[in-house]
Amino acid sequence: MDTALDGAVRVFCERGYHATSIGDLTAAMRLATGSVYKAFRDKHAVFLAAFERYATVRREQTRGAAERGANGRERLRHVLLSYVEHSQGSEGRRGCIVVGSAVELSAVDPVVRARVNAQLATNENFIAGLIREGQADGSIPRHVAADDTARLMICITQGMRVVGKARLPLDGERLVGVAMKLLA
Amino acid sequence: MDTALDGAVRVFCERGYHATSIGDLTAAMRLATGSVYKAFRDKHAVFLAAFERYATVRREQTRGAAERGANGRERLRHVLLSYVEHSQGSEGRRGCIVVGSAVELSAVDPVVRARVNAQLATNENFIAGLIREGQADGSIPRHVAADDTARLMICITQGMRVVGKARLPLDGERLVGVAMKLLA
DNA sequence: TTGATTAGGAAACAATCATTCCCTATCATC
DNA sequence: GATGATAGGGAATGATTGTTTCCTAATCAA
Repeated sequence: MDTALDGAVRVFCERGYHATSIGDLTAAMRLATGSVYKAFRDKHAVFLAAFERYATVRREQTRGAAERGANGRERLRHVLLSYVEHSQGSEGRRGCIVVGSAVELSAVDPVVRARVNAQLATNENFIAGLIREGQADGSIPRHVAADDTARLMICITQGMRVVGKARLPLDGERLVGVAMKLLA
Repeated sequence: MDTALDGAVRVFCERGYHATSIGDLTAAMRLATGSVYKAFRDKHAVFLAAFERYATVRREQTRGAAERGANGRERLRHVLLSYVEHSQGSEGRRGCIVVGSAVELSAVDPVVRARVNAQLATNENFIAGLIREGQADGSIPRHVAADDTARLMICITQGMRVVGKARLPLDGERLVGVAMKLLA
């Protein structure tokens, strides 16, 4: 089931919700039409399940990137670097389902909007936590405004997914090097 | 004609390309079906025209915001503030057609992708120019990497449109206050 | 006033969409 | 080995899509 969902994630990321037909889904999930509707109520339910699946996978990847740092500041740097990498290349061209949902659906679909907001809040809290962690261990100055900086960094990460989807090249070291000035 | 295009811009921004039907377009443009197809080859052509119209209007607004500053640094600050304002409230919820195109179409539509890239490049060059202007007039330190900082600021502005569409509130003064540390 | 050209509007069209229905294997249980 | 239940597959369906066609109204030159 998770492997079928991974297929749904791939095609929903790439084309978005409306441009993905049931035919595209059955091909990507390796399931027939009837089987999809036996496992899910409708296309919208498939999308919500794919959204959750994507969020889970990405959360683990981001947490994993954070663990590569020795203190709060380094953990945050690795998280930002991870975002740049995931925004580039084939995965960057495929796109992020959270960004896609925010842009394509959040205006007209309250359920999706709630999921998007929850995901953004989780990420923002995680980043704010890393900043406070860095302030506690001395790697980030006390005068840095954790919440405001975290919100700006959410803008940065979401924006990277947009320009990554447009295939603009992003240099991780240079981009993150500049972004780290926000922690000065 | 421009007033009809403004209607098309509004509905394309809000719902994106695929979720906008010809019926939605005729209602928003106050034109009958046949009239739309007499003025444009097909729906795709309407979208491209709406994209250009949007880009033109936004360019003027951004240039206008820049003029409110006395030096390079202040001009850039006003540009960022303008982006926050446009990413908020009803206009923020409506969304940006450039971000929408990048996310929804750039993966499968080379023509749209080229327009998106051109628009991003124009904005990035404008910001980089403001940074160099500030370095020339002494309001921005010489050691700031203009190109890298401009690219990161593009990520910030595009990201603000994403979180603004998701209806996350953005405090202009605080957010831009943090972002200005990139010019230190 | 007349004639010709253009813009506007609504119905008809084929294609595609999401969804439902029914059939066919497969497997465990009796 | 027969049977019942379940999962998977594919054709049929009704709605909706983008597009075309045809007709009417209006505008402008002569």
